[in-house]
Amino acid sequence: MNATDIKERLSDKTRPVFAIGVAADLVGVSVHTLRMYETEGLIIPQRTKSKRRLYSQTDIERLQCIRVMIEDRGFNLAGIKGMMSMAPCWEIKGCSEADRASCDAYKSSLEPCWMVKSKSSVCQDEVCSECPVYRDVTTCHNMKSYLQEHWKNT
Amino acid sequence: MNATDIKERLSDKTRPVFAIGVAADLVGVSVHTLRMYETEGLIIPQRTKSKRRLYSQTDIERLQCIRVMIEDRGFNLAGIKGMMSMAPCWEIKGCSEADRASCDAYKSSLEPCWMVKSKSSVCQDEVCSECPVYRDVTTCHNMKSYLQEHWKNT
DNA sequence: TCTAATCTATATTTCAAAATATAGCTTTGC
DNA sequence: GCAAAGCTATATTTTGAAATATAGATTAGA
Repeated sequence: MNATDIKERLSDKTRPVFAIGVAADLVGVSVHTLRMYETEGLIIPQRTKSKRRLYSQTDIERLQCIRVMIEDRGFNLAGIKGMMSMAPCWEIKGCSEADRASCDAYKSSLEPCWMVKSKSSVCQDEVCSECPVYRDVTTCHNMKSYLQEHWKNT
Repeated sequence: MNATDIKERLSDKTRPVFAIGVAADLVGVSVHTLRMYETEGLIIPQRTKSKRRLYSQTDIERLQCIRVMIEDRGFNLAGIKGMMSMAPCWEIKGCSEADRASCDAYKSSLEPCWMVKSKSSVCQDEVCSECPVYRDVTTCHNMKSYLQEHWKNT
């Protein structure tokens, strides 16, 4: 691996590099809190072979966004989860009518799509943590501005 | 007023008829709780000349929806408010680019548009409690299904 | 090798949002 | 006329979500 490769790796914000302890420090919460956010479906850290969590730079940013929602705006975890469940996945993924009809994520608003088991073939084999629905639509200001941007283009 | 008129009035679900005590009984909460929801911006009851609150049938349904969010889904008031702030008012009202540029409700996602002071001329003299943004987009299942319905038609 | 960090799972504690209560005043309606 | 209900405003209490702690096992890395 040459110097250019290394530079590229370092600048890849989606590369999982932080152990949970480091991530907790960066975000300013306890490791338990990070595990709780994961249980609630707010964040999907990568895992090592031995099931240890690894967080990327974008994960850290997502977590900071979650903290803003909690500390500045007074949301609880259920509210953040509910907000995330509003992401217009069917539009982002371009689901057909048939796709929608066979997708629990489309039909229910109780969970973000990445927590839903029975999905259409569109997402069946997708790695949710790499999906734009999960990636691009967070909760700080992004969700509303996403709707605004998207509607401009329809 | 004839029998037909009376029938019509009784079937008008938007007519404010319930005093706060009655509304509280119907919804199963205290009068103070209803006042709190109003302070938080979740509900806009009509007022009599002497500033007493009056709730309509649709208000009661809105409040029941709020209770579902709290009891069944674990939201707090900030979360419900945040959810309501996601309503795509600019689309519902058909705001132009200029309208959007001059509207704090479009630019911020911290409050539902009906709580925002400085709005574009589109909403300037509107009675928010009669506006479809407030009326049609509640929080139970409506918000997501609204987005789904709306996108179908664009 | 061996300690520190991580894992899952569960139990306990904390603290602030939500509910309740109080006060002083006004309005409604019997 | 007057009791009941409503109003605003503030203070106090409650309660469950979120954080902390504990236990027992595994893994990473010096």
